[in-house]
Parts: sequence; structure tokens; C-alpha cells
Amino acid sequence: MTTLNRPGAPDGHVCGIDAAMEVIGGKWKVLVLWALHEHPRRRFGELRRLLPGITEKVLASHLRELEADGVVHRVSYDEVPPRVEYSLTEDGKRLNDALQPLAAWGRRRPVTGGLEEGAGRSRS
Amino acid sequence: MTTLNRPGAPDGHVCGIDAAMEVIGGKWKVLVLWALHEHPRRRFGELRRLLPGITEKVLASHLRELEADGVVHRVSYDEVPPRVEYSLTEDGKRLNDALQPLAAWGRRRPVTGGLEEGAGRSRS
DNA sequence: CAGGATCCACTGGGATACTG
DNA sequence: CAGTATCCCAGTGGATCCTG
Repeated sequence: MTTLNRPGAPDGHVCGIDAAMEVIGGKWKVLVLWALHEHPRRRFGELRRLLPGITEKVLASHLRELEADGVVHRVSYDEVPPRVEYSLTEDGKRLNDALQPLAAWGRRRPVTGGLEEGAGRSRS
Repeated sequence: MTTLNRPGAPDGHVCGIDAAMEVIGGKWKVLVLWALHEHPRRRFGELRRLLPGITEKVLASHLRELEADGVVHRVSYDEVPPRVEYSLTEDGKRLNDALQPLAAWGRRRPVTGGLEEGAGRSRS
């Protein structure tokens, strides 16, 4: 367990977000999910092309973890030229749905209408 | 740019999730948000107590980033014993709302009804 | 073409000690 | 009490080379 470890939720809930974060915790995870959502049944190379900047290792490992987490489905046809297709599982689609509100929130962030704190974007 | 960097969304969307992930990307970020959501106007030490296992450094930095991102509001009264109170901004509350579906998804994960991949939780 | 194996660099996070 | 300052380690992501 390298992720969030709540000692047992003293308040009575586990919030489940940590579980979700465990799944989408990778740097490109959500984008892979997203790409798969918009381009069902994509092959490794295609996904790689869809995610400019990602390396094979990272894509491969993310895909493997996503598969292990049951949100991505992998089908490999053993043909002469190796061919593998990835797609979202039902659970993966649900995850994507659950991600929508967050996406919407993030999208309206830069120009929030009622931000009174005057906070600016500043990160490392 | 240490975060997700999409070259400009070739498909026409930025999905916004990456922006959101930037905000909640810390290990304890969501839990801090959560704690603040359930315990409005909490002080540093109290928050620390609410998040067993978190260190001062991390709590402080998360709080600072969360504040910079406009989701947490910080009020410091300069009294004799230093006193600072943290609370969620309106945007922070919206973020929390946006997090709910994800939390719900994560909560029902362990016992998914139709998981045929036979995947188990396996991480590094 | 799909990825496994390595090596490396970076940074996020933990522990501890100190200050206003 | 509410942080800040260091040091350090581990995990994660990146680049490259190599294989089925």
C-alpha cells in the first residue's frame, strides 16, 4: 500500500475517493481512460499516438494497471503481426462517467464566475 | 509543467480532468478537502488530528497549494496564541461535490457485480 | 507491432528539529 | 499553536535498448 492509508475512518466513512485515486493515480491514467472512451478498441500504437508525449513504458504499465483494476479490457489476437486491442470495461465506463463532474469543474476553473478569494494558479 | 501536458487536444477538447487532477493530485489532498467538508472552519492542529498519519510539512504544503488553487480559505487571527482557521471556499465545495460520483464509484469497487476480468488489486 | 528490461532523474512525501 | 527548514528515501515517470 503506497497510497492513502486511512487507519479506519474514525468518522465512519472511507469516502472511497482514495480507492478511486488509487486507480486513476497515474500521471496519464485519466487521459488513457479518456482516449479509450472516445476511441473504443484502440491498439497500443494508436493509443500511443493519441497521447503525445507518453512513453511506451508508461503507457504499457498504465494499461496493465488499469486492466488489473478492471477498468480496461485487453484482447490480444495472436496473428502474425502482433495485435492487441484495448477497450473500457463496463466499470471503466462508469469510472469515466464518475469523472465527468470533475472534468466539468476543472474546465470552468480558470475563469470561475464567483471566485472571491483572488487565488491564482501557482504550482511547483 | 510537471503535470499532464496535452499538446492542445487534437480532438478538440481538453477534458479538464487534468486541471482538476492538478488540484487534487496530492496524496492527502482529497482527504483534506473531505475533512474540511465535514468539519468546517478547522484549525491546523485539528486537521492534523483528523488526518492521522499526515505530517505537518505535508499538511502545511497541501493547505498552501489548496489555498493557492482557490479551494481552501485561510483566516488567521493574530491573537496571543496563534490561531488559523481553514475552510472550503465555494469553489472548494463545488469541487467536493464533483468528487462525490468518484467517491461513489470507488466505494462500490471492491465488490463489483460484473467483473469478469478476474482482476485483483495489485499495485507496485 | 507490442511490450519487457534497465538505468536514471526528479519530485513528492516522511521524519525531525527549530522559530514567531 | 502554527508553521518553516533540512535531509533523505522511495516511488514514479522518462529514455533507451532489446525481444517475442
